[in-house]
Amino acid sequence: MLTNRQLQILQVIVDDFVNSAQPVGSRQISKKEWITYSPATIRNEMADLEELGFLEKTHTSSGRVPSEKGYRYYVDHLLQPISMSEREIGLVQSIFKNQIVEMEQVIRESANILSDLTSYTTILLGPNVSKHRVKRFQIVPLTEQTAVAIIVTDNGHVENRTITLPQGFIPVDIEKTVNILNERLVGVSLLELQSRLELETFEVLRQHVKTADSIIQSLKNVAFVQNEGKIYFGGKTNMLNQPEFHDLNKVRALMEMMEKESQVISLFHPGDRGIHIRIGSENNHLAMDDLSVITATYSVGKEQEGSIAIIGPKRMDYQRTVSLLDVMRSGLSRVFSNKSNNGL
Amino acid sequence: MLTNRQLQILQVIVDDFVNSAQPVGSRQISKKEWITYSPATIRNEMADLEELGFLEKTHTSSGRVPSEKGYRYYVDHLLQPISMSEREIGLVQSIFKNQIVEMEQVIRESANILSDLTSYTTILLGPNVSKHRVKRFQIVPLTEQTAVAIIVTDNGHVENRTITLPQGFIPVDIEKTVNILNERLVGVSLLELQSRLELETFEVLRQHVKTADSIIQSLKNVAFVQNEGKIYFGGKTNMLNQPEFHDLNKVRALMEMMEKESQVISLFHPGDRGIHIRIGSENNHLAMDDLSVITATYSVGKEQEGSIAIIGPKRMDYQRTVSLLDVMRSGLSRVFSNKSNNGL
DNA sequence: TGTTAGCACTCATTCACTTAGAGTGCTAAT
DNA sequence: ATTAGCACTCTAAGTGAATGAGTGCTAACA
Repeated sequence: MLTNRQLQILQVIVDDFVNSAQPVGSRQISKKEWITYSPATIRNEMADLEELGFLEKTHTSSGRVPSEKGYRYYVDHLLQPISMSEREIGLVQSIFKNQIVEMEQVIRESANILSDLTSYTTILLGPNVSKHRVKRFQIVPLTEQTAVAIIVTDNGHVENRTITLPQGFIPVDIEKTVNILNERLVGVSLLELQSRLELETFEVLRQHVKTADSIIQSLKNVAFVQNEGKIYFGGKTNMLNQPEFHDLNKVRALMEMMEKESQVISLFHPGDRGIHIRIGSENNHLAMDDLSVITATYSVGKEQEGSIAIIGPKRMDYQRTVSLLDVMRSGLSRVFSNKSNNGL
Repeated sequence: MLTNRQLQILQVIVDDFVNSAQPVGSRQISKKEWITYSPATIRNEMADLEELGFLEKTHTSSGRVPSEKGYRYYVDHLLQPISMSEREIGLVQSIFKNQIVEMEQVIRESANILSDLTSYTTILLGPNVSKHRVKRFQIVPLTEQTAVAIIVTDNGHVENRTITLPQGFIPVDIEKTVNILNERLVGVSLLELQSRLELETFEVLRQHVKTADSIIQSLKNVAFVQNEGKIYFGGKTNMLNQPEFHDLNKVRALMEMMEKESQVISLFHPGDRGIHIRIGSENNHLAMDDLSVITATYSVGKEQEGSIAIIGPKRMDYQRTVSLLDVMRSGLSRVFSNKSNNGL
């Protein structure tokens, strides 16, 4: 519904504003060599674009700035995949070269590289732990009354918790308990673990171990692992360099948001696959009104997956960031899915 | 060497400035009911105090502000222990009431309560892991080539790492290895672990297990745990509410510092016992020039200890903060040292 | 009919200037 | 030894004019 010329002008305005963070005026646009119209013509088109809701003015006599609708149109219709420089691709892939791939380390480094390359803030969500499958239970007694319960998953993730042992719970009981757990529950995903414990295993435990009742509660606690993967940040302070963050209140709002796990998680949307862009208020979070979030998912093995988010100002370089995120996402998927046969 | 009157005036200035964050003038001082001198007299004294280096002016006709030397004198000579309100003591001790004391949880909560009560930023250092003693080794194979190596310590801490298994390393070998490790190294502190591994255990391993050589490197890695305890923050964004942090550059400097583990650690000084105050540049860190740090140590069991730091503006309420820190420090020590017999 | 030149108008920004107020240092009186 | 008095300094807040970037509209033009 937009004319070609309007598209062209919208694109120039977004591109320009992304670079300069300054409202874009008609004269400025007409100076671009590939723009053949006079400022007056452009002004007319801009007035129309504003009426249609794609542009905004900061005050009556300022240049134009893209509105959220403008950005949305831009990312939906005008975004072209660009090829990244050799250097950048090299940098991203350097993480994957290392032979011994400790998952946590790779993820941590990914977050840092992404934030370095974009100068935005990166959040990486490790694969959802609840889909890991139990590989081994272990209970290590510390004293008469306490022990550490450990669950090792097929991904090499180790979940552990200190538990209280019931009175008169002797080493033999521990051994029996561990055996029963390992016989019955290896291969079960952490998600199902709690119900499986409750439904079948506790009954068996009661039959074989005295004072089983009392240890049940403890085991339930261990099985209750948090649903989402661990959160890793990169470039938390990068945003302070963006001109839109000269306002201390915004800084505070953002920082406080990043401290709260649940709010960070809510930036990711469970159904999402592939790359998604959420602009400003589309994030449904007051602190994010001036920010955009680009999310992507990467896969770990067959069933599990993790997420990446890059948080930048609304006028972020969508094109470049999307490309970068795509390289990273496929890199991570490749590395974790190849290795996942090997248990990583 | 300071006269009584000078002491009195210095104290009023510090106390006033701590509250108001505004330079303190002579008139303001003379209005205090317990001050019997006229503004002019006070001006003379202030001029002397300035000459001696205890006070500063922000500009020629401003009131006075304590200099670093002034603060130092204040904390060294004028600090009186104050009694805290019932409510506050109650709040602090509420953390310790819970019967099942998961160390990590207690520490995390302590950091939050301290930062809530002070509205400064709190850093809690968990007990130095290197003094934990090995309770149990475990190796859980994931695939043909990989396994998870686990060390459980007497404190209930679990250290784990994914390792690569040498070709042809069969389950029996794992069992043998684990047995040897458990026979020889239980009770050894993590600090000594590496050298003990190297000096004795590897030799024994070589005798009993084929292809032991190749697994040695992996085990070394596991034994290399980071020296310092884990770091927990409370109220990271509290500092943004302090008027001295209206300057974005300071905010950035501080935030960046807190992101770097080594720099955070360097705020603590290994020799310190009890409570220490470091004012502004005494911290030897550019980002901390306008901040003061109060540190305290708490003990865990007989040998281990952790640290607490509270970071506030130089004009922080030293008196109150020190008292609070003291309550917290003794609370933590009590809770962790009683329970440490039980392995917590 | 689409495009453009011209022009009046708006608004943010900057700078110089003023004023009010808080505070000092010094001197002379108590 | 203390204090009242006063000239002086400096900041903060406000005012007003000049500047410049940018717009909207109208009328002329191709």
